[in-house]
Amino acid sequence: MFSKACEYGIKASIFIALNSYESKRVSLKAIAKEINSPEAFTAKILQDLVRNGIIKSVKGAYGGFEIDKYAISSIKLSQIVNAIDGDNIYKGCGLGLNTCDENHPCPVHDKFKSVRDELKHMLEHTNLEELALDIKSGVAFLKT
Amino acid sequence: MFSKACEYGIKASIFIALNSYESKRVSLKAIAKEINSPEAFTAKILQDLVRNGIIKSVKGAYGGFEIDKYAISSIKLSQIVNAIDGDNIYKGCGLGLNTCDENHPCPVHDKFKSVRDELKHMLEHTNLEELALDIKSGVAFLKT
DNA sequence: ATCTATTCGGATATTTTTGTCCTATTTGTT
DNA sequence: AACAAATAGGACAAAAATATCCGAATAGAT
Repeated sequence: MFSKACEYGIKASIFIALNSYESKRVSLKAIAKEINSPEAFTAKILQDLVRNGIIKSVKGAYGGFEIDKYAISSIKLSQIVNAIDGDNIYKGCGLGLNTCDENHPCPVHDKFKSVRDELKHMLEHTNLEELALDIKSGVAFLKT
Repeated sequence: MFSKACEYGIKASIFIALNSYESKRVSLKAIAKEINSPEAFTAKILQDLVRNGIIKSVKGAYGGFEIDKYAISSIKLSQIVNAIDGDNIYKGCGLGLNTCDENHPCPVHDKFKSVRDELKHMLEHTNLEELALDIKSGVAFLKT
């Protein structure tokens, strides 16, 4: 569904959010360990998220990654996915046609419509806070 | 959403079905042209579908690909997707966890559940015939 | 029998995604 | 000022997906 990069990006964002609630910055190393991802690759993805203004980074000693505590609940999953994978997942044609819309649909266009709309709606209405709270309360997990 | 291979596989199957209704075999060349796909790559995918018993091939002059006319309505999209991409799309975890289920869910498990279930349902309840008829009647298209 | 049109299948090439390595830069601490 | 702990970013490597090439096998037509 999502690229590996996107999976890592989402998980990393959740972990950063979790710590930002307690005003703790987290290092790349800690993130990679927590979400079970390759460190250097994760670094690239985090850079991407920083460039997109979704997370913030602080260089140097005692540096790391963080998210503005008061922004966490307004960051939508769709923003993260969009920053990393683009919008193809809920905009592109299911069969890869260049132009696929109501007027010139691919054979599965209508069938896919509801699935993609639901996905889009879910991504646009799920925020980082909800996800972080599920980790905090122990009902959801970031690895294994 | 799907791999390129899977997109080609679905489109090719539809085109073959369409012709099989008129008892016409179609060649690899004709298929690739019709669905706008690279010929040799498409050949590999068709071989895959043949091995999975979804389509049939006939070698030699006047050979080509076909689908048993009376099987077309019973071939589900899920069979094609499964043969090419496997079942990861509606079985695997949205965030790539090795184990992700009700007891040990990833943070987006519940949110994804309905999307994946709807996708699964759609794939398992959409058959080749419906799709082929939409092409035949001109309401849907295989390229551009 | 030979020719031709076709799929089959192995080897290879290209592109994209994923992953690694190393150096530069920044910033707090001593 | 020097050191240590971080992120930034460029170059490279490996793996996977996508794509190409070519000879072998098959089967109908002449």
